[in-house]
Amino acid sequence: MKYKISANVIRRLPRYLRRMTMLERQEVEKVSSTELGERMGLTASQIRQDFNCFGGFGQQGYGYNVKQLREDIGGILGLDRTLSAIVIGAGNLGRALIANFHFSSYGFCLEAAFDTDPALIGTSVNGTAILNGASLEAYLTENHVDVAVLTMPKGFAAEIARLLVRRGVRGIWNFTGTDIDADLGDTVVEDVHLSDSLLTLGYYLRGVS
Amino acid sequence: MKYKISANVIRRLPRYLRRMTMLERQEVEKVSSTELGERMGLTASQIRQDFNCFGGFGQQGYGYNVKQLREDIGGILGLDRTLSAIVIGAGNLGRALIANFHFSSYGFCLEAAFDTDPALIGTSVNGTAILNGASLEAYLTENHVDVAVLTMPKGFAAEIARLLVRRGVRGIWNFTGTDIDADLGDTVVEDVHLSDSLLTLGYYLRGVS
DNA sequence: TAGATTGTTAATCGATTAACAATC
DNA sequence: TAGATTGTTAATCGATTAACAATC
Repeated sequence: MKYKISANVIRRLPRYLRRMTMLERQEVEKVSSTELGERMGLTASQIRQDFNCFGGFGQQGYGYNVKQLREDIGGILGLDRTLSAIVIGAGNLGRALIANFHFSSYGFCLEAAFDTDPALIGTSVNGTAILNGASLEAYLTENHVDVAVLTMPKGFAAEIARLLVRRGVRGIWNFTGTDIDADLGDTVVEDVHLSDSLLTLGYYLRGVS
Repeated sequence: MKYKISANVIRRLPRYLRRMTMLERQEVEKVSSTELGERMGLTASQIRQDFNCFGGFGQQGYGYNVKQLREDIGGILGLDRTLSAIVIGAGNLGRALIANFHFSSYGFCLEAAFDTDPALIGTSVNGTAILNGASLEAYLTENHVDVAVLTMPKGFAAEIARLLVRRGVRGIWNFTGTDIDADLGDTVVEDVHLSDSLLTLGYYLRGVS
């Protein structure tokens, strides 16, 4: 990794990984940049350029070995170095993630969830305990947490974010739909703006109609 | 709208809309491209270029009127032309969207949800009825549906997508995490790949550590 | 009018695509 | 070896940034 990789390339890596996993499941052994490009709607050139940001994984005259490529891309994304995660807010969305999202497939270990609803505290979802939200700060002082998943109501986002940053949480996966304005130091925030996604869909639909 | 607007610009529109809504709530009356750029991490030039794709909403020497600009951007996104939507799959994720996502704020009317779980069929969430999944096709022949939200297990994605396309559903908001390979005609698919988002976050976190 | 800030054209920068020599 | 396909350099294209005249 000679220099800074552009965000465009980084955001394509998970797509490549997904496609490789799919091809592997179909027991495809090798793939050329041309084939891959056709399947993914990219040019062969772009694919080769992307991979060469990281040193090139192919073999001239042959193409790319699917299994090898999946492992290489997984390595770049760091799937082998597990990060710890907690979910804050165990409402429908939080529970949907806990129950259905395969954190472990993406290099994360989901350690606990937090909520303030007495009916939820003490229960567990899919093996993940729901702890009392009031104990969050204490938990963070005793346990190392890399990433917090924010699935509680947006009104608490700023306050919780400050707490997380103060306690050394380095990543925030933000589902609240608000931008977090708090001073984040070098904590990284990844926003999931569902409304942006739906509005974009709506734009294209209305444009056609 | 003289020519085709680039996807980059379109994807920034919802962000502008959000920022305008926020400023309006703060009772800010006008904003210049410079101020807006600072708040949003964009250059003033880019903002003016973006808006001028649609004809320019500002006033020289003054800036942009917040309320007016929000309305104009909402107009471009077509918030005034309501589209009908259904949710397919009323598990945690589906119910999270039904209960917490403000479809109406984004120009959508959520008409119904579908599931195959007998314990859910006949119940309703937040005023939205959960209907029998088996009746989906019949429903689609009798009701005009613009957008289907896919929140059921990914195994059904391809089959349901074909049904939707066949019955004239023009937009699919896909939460299943699989790419839909079916022949989609001119049905528009917007994928919400949560794993891509988390993998990207992980990449940046691991790079720093 | 003078000051501010847009709308818009021109310049720059970066990302994508094309081309081809290297090599399996 | 001949064919295929990569890695990599060069060309193109598009998006962002800078500059400034128009104008409120």
